[in-house]
Amino acid sequence: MLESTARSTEHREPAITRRHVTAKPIDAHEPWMRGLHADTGYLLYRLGLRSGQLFNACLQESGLRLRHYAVLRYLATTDGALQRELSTRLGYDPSAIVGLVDDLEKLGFAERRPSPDDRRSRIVVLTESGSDFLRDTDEAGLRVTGELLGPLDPAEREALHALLLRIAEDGLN
Amino acid sequence: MLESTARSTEHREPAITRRHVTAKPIDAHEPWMRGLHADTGYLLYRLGLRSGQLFNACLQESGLRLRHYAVLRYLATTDGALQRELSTRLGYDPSAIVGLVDDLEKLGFAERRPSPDDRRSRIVVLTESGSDFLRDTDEAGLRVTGELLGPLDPAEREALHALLLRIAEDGLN
DNA sequence: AACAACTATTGACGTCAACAATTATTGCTC
DNA sequence: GAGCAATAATTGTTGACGTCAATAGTTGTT
Repeated sequence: MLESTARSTEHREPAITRRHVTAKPIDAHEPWMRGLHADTGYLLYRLGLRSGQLFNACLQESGLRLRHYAVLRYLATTDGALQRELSTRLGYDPSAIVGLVDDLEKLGFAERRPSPDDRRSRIVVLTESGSDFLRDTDEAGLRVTGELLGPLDPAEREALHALLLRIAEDGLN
Repeated sequence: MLESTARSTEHREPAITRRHVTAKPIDAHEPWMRGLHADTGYLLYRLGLRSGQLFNACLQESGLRLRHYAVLRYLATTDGALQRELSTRLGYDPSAIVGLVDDLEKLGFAERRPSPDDRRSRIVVLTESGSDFLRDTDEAGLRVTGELLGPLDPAEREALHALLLRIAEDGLN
């Protein structure tokens, strides 16, 4: 149990009991929301789920899912990547990459090419139609994001994006 | 994700022989990262996954997961809720609520009580030990959030939280 | 030549979320 | 007041997903 709450001394915070989160200038309009979404981490989790669902729903008509889209976008940035690279960079298991690239190849969006210097590796490249698809769905992606970030004005969206990017810099990937 | 540092079996010796692997620290300002995380929705998705994993890892020792924690926190705010209410408010399927409340009941953190006015409904209430557990894990949750939001200073965290809350208000939930 | 490490791949196992179907109960309606 | 749609909780199923183990082919080392 957590009774021994891992009292590991964190390098920050002078360990004064300020657990009951001090003044919250956040105006949660509904009472239950204050309690539920008081924690930013949990908020991120919930919003991430919702965002993923929206994206998946948007990609559904094309037969792909968010993970395929991630692979495509990565390929678009590097123009040729080893599967191992996709695995480490995107955070998916190598076995997952196999299926994803299979699907993309089946749709003609990507190709596996033999590596000239190492016959173990396969270089995955984005095809023309894959690039077209990416361009087409980019608009849909923006639409989804717009829907998600509905109540925010452009400046706020920019600020949010910057903040999230700062976090992503740190630990993600 | 993130290779997960195979902590299960010891026979996986960490070989440090790097070949042409680009194992340098990832910087969000690299072009591929810009391409990948250019979309706020996708960024939210990735960060949400990471946040959920951190929370789950933190709760793991207590046998609970993030969803259980969400139920507990909601119960703490309303002091008695129908399962249907938990479903709609937390966004989980009614069938999921069943298992979650089962687990919480098994641990003594919550109780199902018959509703006096509607024999179909069950009122789920937080028990004393459930309340204690919440108080104990609150600190751990803040620690996780702190870790997640590492590169942000307090003002920025506050701003991020406010922005996310605005989004959460809007959509489902 | 023998051996360790690496890449891609397959398969097994457990988890989790979304959907359909079932049971018990309620409220409406004719 | 008997039938009937709607609702609350539950069960079962299916598909996606992550993790791990194992294998075949390949590379570099000694």
